Amino acid sequence: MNNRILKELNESQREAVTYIDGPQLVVAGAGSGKTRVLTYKIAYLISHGIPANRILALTFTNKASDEMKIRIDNLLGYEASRSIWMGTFHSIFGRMLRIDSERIGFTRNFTIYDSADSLNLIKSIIKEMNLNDDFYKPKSVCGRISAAKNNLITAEAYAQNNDYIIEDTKENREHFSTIYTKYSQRCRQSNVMDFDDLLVYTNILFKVNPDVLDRYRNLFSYILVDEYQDTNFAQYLIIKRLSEVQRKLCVVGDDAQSIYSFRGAKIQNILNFKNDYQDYKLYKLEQNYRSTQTIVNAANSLIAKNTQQIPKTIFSKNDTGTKIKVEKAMTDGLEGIIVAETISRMLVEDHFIPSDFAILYRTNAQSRIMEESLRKFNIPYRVFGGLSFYQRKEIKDVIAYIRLSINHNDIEAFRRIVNYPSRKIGNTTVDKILNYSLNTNTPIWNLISEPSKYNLDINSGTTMKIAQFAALINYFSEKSDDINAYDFMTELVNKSGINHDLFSDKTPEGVSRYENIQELLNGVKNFCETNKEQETFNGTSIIDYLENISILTDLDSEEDENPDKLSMMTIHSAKGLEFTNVFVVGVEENLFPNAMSAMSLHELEEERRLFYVAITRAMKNLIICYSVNRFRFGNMTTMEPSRFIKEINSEYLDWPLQHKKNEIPNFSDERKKYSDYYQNNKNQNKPKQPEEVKPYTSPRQKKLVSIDKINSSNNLNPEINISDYKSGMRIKHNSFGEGIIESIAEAGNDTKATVKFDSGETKTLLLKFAKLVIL
DNA sequence: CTCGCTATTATTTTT
DNA sequence: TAATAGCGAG
Repeated sequence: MNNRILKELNESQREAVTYIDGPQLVVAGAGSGKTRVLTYKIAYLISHGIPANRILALTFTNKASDEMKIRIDNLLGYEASRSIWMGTFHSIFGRMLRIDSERIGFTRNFTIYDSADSLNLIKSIIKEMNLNDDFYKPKSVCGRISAAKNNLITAEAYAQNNDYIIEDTKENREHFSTIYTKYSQRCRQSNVMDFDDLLVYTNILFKVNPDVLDRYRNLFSYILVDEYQDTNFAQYLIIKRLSEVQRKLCVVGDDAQSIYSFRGAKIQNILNFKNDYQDYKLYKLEQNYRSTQTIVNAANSLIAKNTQQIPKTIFSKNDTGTKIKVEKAMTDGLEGIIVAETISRMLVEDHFIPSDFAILYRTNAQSRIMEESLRKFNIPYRVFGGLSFYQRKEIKDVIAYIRLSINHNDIEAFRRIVNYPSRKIGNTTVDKILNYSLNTNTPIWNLISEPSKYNLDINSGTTMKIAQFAALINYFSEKSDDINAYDFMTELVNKSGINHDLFSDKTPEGVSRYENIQELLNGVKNFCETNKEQETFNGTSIIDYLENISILTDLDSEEDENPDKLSMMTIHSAKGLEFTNVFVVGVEENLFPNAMSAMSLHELEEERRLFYVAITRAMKNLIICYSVNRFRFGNMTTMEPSRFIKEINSEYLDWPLQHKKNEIPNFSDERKKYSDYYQNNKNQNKPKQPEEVKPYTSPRQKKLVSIDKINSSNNLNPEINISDYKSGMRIKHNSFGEGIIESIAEAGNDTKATVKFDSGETKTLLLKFAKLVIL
């Protein structure tokens, strides 16, 4: 087996895989088969007698760890990856913390605050301290706390450090330390950790309890870390502690792809590896298998502008390939059209399929314009990131119920659901409870479970409602041990009234919320079924489920759906992925590099690395787009092409307009080419497509798919315009069947039609949502 | 307590 | 523009 495995590697990959005797740093250039090395190495370790459950493999994202699991299973056979300790830092250490939570003053059922919860808590602390929020912007306070935690500076340590105090006083935020302290205390009182705490408390756990540290040190015979360049100090120290005795550690990374310093990642961790492990072995993977020579060389010429680097020469032996195309658009809308049009053409002429394409952008907000134009061209797509499934209101509400049922003192969860669905318990009441709890140091659960015992100054009717709410939560929490997660959730959505509340909301938004809940339920069902079969450490209770999802940010729920879709995402989330054809859009000064980053060299270099990551995602064709005008904060802003484009050696670029310097914005070229669109954008008329471009229909999927049911503020009906509907028309509705339009209530985008359906029912429908087909 | 209106304000990346 | 905070009326 070894031979077969090793044959599939090139020489430097093989060397990296087979060295397993001591600390090892693998510098892996973009596209050089990094994941391959990691997975083959794990397979190699297992085939050399190291038990899977004594391997710790840490990744940065869930996507990466899922991907690795699949690849390992493919190499070694079904479910070989199951008992490996593989996952993100946060999920693995979250698991460890739960086992020994009592040792550091938490109970086993602590819950996890997501970033929104953290922010809310900070907001309320600032408010209650009566601080001027010009100096104390919740977001920056939050960021500063996070930065402190990433460097393992606890609130106590912060308060005792004179330098910080002096600095804060200078910066007019002398109360920061107090906020941080209060924040930490509140989390502790609520038996809650935030994301950063998972790393901080792991370190504390290990420091205060050497026996626990020893246990894991002995357990793990081999430790692997992916994306080492993105680890922060807290993560670095955990790894160091765990690997100190056995010294069997392999870290893999690429300093040129370090793009998370805003989150505390220290590029120095990879640069200084040699200091901690002087007997380390260095391996470099320099051959890029992914991209054409043009793309690799272009990327090299760009990254050469950065100063801090591990010297290496990335090369490709693939075809030279075509030059990188740089496209200029006059407006952001037209940029979208150019992209969609180019993709359409490539689909038809070059026989690509939608999943060969990716559109990458700097900020999530840019996705919308792209979506609009893709819809016009009928190109199926999927947006990654952005508002993830678990961040949707309705999902967070349900999860808050679970959290409060498991951890009665989870204040943010309490705040979220105490009055949802409406129980007539308003802000005034909630504030009274929370203040009382703060002033008297009484856990909130005591107050809400027996409100009449305390002097809360709340009228008797409301007091009763609070007690009822507590009884409901109590009911859930008693159930939580007895029944599995799916039964629990079913009971939860019904008894809490969530199901009823959403079901009675027949607006498209309400319907989609209801559907999301159903989807969540399906996910739970799935969870129970797989864990039942597997009998691993995961049980099927709701507590197990909550632990499983607390750290998830994305849900791949579309397995059964058409997988042949174009991908859209930020460059950050594209890291580690590859696509045949890549469009990088909005490559403009102030956007990319972002305005906030252009100030410091440090951040500018990080932006450049980010652009490097973007470029190196492409296998065959790379198209870079920028727009001369862009809609920002409600008005058109003039933009300039990013300096990064000019930093690419021009021999690799196909950039026809670059010579016309100081060019006065001249719409004539684009107008000729895209006159239809230009006019339509101005007049808000029905868009037409350029004649030469035929809308693409996927071979597998002929009908138009409604791609984004959720994002309902847009026109979901690209083919038909609202003004096309007239009374008397015969139409067909997806679920109500055929009928005749009786009347139209004109209201622009909100125009409604009253339809008499053949079933006898008469309904009034918002045309932008109803997707009525004219017969 | 709830709803809906107006005013304001802020725009980066994510476990 | 879009999201949210604050305010006033019921």
